[in-house]
Amino acid sequence: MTEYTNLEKIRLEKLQRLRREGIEPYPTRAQRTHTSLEAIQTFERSEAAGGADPVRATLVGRLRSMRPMGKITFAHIEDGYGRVQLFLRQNDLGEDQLAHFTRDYDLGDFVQASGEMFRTRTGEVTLRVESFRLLSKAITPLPAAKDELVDGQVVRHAVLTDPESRYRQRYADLAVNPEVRQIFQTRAAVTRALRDFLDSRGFLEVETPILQPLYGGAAARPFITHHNQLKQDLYLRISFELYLKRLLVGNLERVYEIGRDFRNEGVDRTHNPEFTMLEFYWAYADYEQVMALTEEMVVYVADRVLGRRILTYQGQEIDLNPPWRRLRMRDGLLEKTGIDIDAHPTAESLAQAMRQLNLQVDPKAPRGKLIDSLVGDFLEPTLLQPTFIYEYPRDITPLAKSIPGSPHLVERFEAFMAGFELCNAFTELNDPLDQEARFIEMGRAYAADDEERHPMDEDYLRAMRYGMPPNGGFGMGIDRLVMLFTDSANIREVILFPHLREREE
RNA sequence: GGGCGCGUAGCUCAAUGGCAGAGCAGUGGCCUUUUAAGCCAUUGGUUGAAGGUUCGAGUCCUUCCGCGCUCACCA
Repeated sequence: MTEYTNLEKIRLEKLQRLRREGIEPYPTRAQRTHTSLEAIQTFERSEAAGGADPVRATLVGRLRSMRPMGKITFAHIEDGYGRVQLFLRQNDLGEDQLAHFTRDYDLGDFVQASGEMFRTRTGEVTLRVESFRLLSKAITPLPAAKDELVDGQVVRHAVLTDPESRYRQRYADLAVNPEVRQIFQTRAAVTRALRDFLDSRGFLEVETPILQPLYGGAAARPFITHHNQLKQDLYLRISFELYLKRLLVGNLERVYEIGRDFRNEGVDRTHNPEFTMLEFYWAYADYEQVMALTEEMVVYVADRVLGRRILTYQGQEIDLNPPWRRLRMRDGLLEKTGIDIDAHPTAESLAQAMRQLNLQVDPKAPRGKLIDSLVGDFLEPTLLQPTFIYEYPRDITPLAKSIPGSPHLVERFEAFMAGFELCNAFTELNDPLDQEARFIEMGRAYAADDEERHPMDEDYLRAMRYGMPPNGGFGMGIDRLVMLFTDSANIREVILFPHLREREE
């Protein structure tokens, strides 16, 4: 049983009264001739042309302000394109209708109003209302706010700022905070630009299974679910990689997918349990070509979405203009830690060098994991400007191709900026025998019950045995790119309904 | 999971251990060109939950719930 607040009870009483008076508070249909923006622009054009033709309009939107002043009332309605002012006058509407509006309508209600556009004395383009009707009654009031003049400065009192309320009731957040709506418009523009970029370069957008009998393509714990009829456990994918590369075997030369990945890991300001990934695979290319395409793609998106290549992220300027800095992992670590990883070919030797720097070292960690932790601790946080770190240890990268002549290194890069990882790419391993050996290697490096180990994917190996063209592959977290483009400190700001712990009501 | 912090009216926030308050919103008035107007009056609370200390708890203690930051974890 719904518990109503006092404010809601008052609105419910209004709603009941309207019904008794024969006014349907939730009518089935609405009419509209212009959006708020179109009405204002149409009027301004007419005005510029001499104003001979009156602009008549029927507008819809949510009632966001109301200023009753005796026999006239000003109000603003807001639709998806902005706000427009309504002017209601007793002379035009009659006493009863005006009283009906000011008494029975509440902030938050959706209304429809018809009349003629004009400009008020203070210069605002406004609809002079001749008739209006209710489109949808709001029972729960939206958070209220007010601009106040203090010492000549407009102080905007916060509307809805509590992060928990904003995320749990994103609808209210969106309704009252236009900058939140803007984030998701930017987000859509980013994915649109990415698709345009890849489409124009001959990449085919595909969709591969989210429910997978085996997970793979990344090192992460999966979510497990179950198919009842098949009596089979299934995993929510942690990456698209192994399916997309199967498509290269099928002679689809350039493929990409934008979709959701699921990882059963910790949640923090750059990690959500489900997040949006872009992966592409490009036959006959290597990771250096992918690197060049990455710069080109990110700059293309910035040009399209923001119209500029220098971003401000959390007070830091980030210059996306290519070429981005290229830093061999070995050189970067040598500079930041003084440790030359090439001088430590074994985990034991590297661990000892790390202990000399007073670092905590997991005694069971393989060499690649130790290197990865050095990168995470010493390199990643310092990389504010876009930087490609390249040449990764082979043992943490089981799907990448070795560098010719350097059996312990693979052709892999990650791009970092603003102190976090943006994307990850490599020249993909296409040698089925090497791939099988890598799976076995990984199986040894991780305990059998470690869900992060890469399971042996026999079907993937079979696909590869049919012959996979040499190719370069790429993966990027879209949420993080959107964070950069919207100057958002937390991934939850760019996900409409981020995961929060369930709360008993 | 550890550490630190927060949770008070619909929203944003106050309140030395001593009468739970303000602004906005709401409600009732006045007001025919306002700018989330102005003026007058006024309603609204299980202070996240449960226990404890105390003459007295929003405040101190314990446990629990939720959120934030952070560390750990994590491609």
